[in-house]
Amino acid sequence: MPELPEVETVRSELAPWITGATIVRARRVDAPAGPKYAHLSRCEGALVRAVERRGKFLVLPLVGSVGDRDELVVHLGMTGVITPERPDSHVRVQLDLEGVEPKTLYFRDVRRFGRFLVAPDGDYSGLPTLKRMGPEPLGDGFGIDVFADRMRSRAPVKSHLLSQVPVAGLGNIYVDEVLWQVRVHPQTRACDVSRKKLAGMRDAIVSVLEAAVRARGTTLSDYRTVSGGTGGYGHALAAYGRHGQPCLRCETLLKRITVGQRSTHFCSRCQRRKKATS
DNA sequence: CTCCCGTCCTGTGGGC
DNA sequence: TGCCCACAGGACGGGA
Repeated sequence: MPELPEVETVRSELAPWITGATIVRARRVDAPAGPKYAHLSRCEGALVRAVERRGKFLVLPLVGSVGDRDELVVHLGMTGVITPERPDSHVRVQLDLEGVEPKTLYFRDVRRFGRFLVAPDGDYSGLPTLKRMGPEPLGDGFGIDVFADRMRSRAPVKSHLLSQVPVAGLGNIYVDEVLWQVRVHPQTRACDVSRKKLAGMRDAIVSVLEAAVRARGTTLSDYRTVSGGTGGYGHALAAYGRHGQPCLRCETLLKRITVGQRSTHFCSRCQRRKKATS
């Protein structure tokens, strides 16, 4: 569930804590060796130069590591939490730090969907989504021309937005919110959305994510900030989880369907499916 | 290459 | 009341 606003909140709390820290030891705990924890030992002895974010990935550039362009890449998956307080269970990684306080960082991940790995020389070959990721919605480079170009796909608009290719950072919750905002049916083919609608969609992506970042994200169940806090955007949700409740625009009861194996919430009156022509 | 679907994983909660 | 199973979902890889 952590999407851009949740990951950005974690990033902003993590940065002042561990920027400048040296990683003395990186230990896998109750987690199998494998691609999700690849090359973890390479970060031992390295200094954390910054805490950045690409979409839903945290990216920590390292210096003084085996390779000077190594990056520590973290994805919270569904249930990943980074905390200085030792969790009572489901710890996957323990980092021992030097030069900062507190000196220990824990990665807890109940469902094991998360990743915590080192990308040697910043090579994302084992991370295809990161490699193909679209522009940051809250940065420069998310213009309508780039967005429209990246939206050329015959896949349902919802599925395509979830692919991270048109824009970075959207997940199931905020995609439903954006599509409700701009009144686009989630099963419309991405390439069938008009340029005008795409312009509105681009603006809605920015405004929804900005508001959610301000609220420090949405907490549905597991998500917690580094300091243990919860996000406040849940009260602002107009579509996600509101099936059976009245649309905030037209009072029609919202529906829940499945699109691309994902639960999808929308208003069948406001969000009309574009009729196939032929 | 593109698109679709299965898989991973485990706690929760809804239904009987 | 208690048990069981379906569900939640991001990324990835395999198959068509």
